[in-house]
Amino acid sequence: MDKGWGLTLDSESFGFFLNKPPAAVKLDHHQNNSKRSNFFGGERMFPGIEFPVKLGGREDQLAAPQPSIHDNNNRVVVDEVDFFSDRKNKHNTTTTDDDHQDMKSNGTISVKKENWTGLDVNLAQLQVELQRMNSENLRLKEMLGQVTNNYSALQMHVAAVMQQQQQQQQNHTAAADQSSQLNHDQNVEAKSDQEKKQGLVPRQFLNLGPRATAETDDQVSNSSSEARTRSASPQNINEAASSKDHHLKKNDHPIGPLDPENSNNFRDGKRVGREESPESESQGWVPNKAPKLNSATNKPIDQSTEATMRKARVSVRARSEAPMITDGCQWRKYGQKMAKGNPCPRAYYRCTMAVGCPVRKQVQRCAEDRTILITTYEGNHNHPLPPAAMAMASTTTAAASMLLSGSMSSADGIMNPNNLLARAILPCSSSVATISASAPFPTVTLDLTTTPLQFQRPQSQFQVPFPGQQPQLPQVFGQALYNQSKFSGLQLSQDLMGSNSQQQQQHLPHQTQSASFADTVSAATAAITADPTFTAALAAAITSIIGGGHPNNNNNNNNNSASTTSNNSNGGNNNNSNSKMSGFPGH
DNA sequence: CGGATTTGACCCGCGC
DNA sequence: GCGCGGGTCAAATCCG
Repeated sequence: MDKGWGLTLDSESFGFFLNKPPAAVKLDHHQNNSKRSNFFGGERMFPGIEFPVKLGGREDQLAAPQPSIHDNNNRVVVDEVDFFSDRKNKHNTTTTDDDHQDMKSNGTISVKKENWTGLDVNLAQLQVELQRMNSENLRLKEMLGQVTNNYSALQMHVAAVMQQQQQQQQNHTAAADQSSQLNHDQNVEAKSDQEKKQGLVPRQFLNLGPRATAETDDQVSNSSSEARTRSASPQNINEAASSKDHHLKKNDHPIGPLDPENSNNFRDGKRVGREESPESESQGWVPNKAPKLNSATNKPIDQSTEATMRKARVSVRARSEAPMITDGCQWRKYGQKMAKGNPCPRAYYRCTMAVGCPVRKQVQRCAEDRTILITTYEGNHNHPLPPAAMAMASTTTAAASMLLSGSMSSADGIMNPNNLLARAILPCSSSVATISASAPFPTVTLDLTTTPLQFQRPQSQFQVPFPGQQPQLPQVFGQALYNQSKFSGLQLSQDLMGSNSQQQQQHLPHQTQSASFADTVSAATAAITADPTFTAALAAAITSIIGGGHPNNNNNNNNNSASTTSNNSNGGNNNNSNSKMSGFPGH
């Protein structure tokens, strides 16, 4: 497990979760059985929650007429049961509640008197207990991460619904304004266009695929002009899906087998891979060097769209001691370079959660403050993501989508709160969203450090402090995001809210709702996961969620506790010692 | 031994 | 045209 989470739950933290002080466990020391359950009796342990614990003694020892010891709140006081059963057996005495404390305090002594060798056993048991506690600690860490995402998801779900309604109202209003400007001669045709647009407006958000983007290409022109010239990839989506990165034969790695027809893309017998688009989705990675590819089949619209999507980036700045922030995805490092102006090397990763996933990211420490980790995401996943991975993943999708939605066509568009990705960020975060218009690639920067204004390079960027407690979220979706949401969004809801959520999901306006939800969750979680101050809120979340009776423990895919490969991006030596594809701890 | 990482080389776009 | 810098490749190496 890496340290990516930044939210650590060390042994001291147990007190937070425990109803009882750990010391109570020691009361069963006299039992030299090996069957003792762990500290939490295999059940989740959270404040105010009762569990069918099997702490302490063996069941056979407790078998006899169970004293069914309960405290005043009807909770089973297991350790006491243990102790007294033992004592009962030995002394055949009955006790009263008033005696309990006294007996507990004397229990150890009495055992010592009876059996000195038991001390050794006791010591060993304590060690075993300690080990168990450690393992439980790890488990709780995983749960913590899981709950983090679930909490944010739930929180965002509400906001997403609100935003959905608002967006629909805006769409209707805009449509009405446009229709009023049409003259009567064009009225009929205009109306059809209008209907088209009304249909398209949401489509911009619902589907970032070539079609939707093609229809809005004129809006995108500003932001994608460069992209159009540089990477006029002729590939259409289907071709892109079939074309593969041939060079990866060895590892089977994200990119599938080579398309023989693209073999002519070799330059000097190599270098084909980068010119082939591995993506199977409409918005995946389109290599920079695409222009050389067969140009006959594709429309320029798709080219610009692809290029734009490809170039859209989301940069996340977060303080982290960990070599890489945890985003729930599996990453494989494919390169490292020294970047100009930064003594810390920049590491390049690509997503390996699915074959051909075009998503890549760069990790680099900030030159000015090396505690700040800068992670730049690019591309959109072409596969379902677990909730844990949705944070960054769909944030990048949102960024790319925002560009395609036309919001990048002007500074106004960028600053327009209605289009701003910034709105996706949770109010609880100290984040600042920055959109760089002059960078080679349109980049949205989310600053999750505690000092919002300390960042940014000397670019002409627009800083947008998040307005506070407005739970509004961007309406930017992609097909990939939709795919994600179909998977993880629903899963989240189910996990979080049980059957109710399932019902709700069924009634949602499919894509819009789920995409909104997913996007919402993503951006929010992106902010949350890097915000150390979220711990307190998370504690409350754990209490509320778990206490609500829906412990979400059965979805291993949600577990993002150690989901990233590590990257010693500031070390120069790059001994990625602790990584090894830990995205989904397959336990 | 298979998969991940390392790292030097290569390619490309861009600015001069 | 050349050099620079970013990005990627892929053989070598490491590691479990």
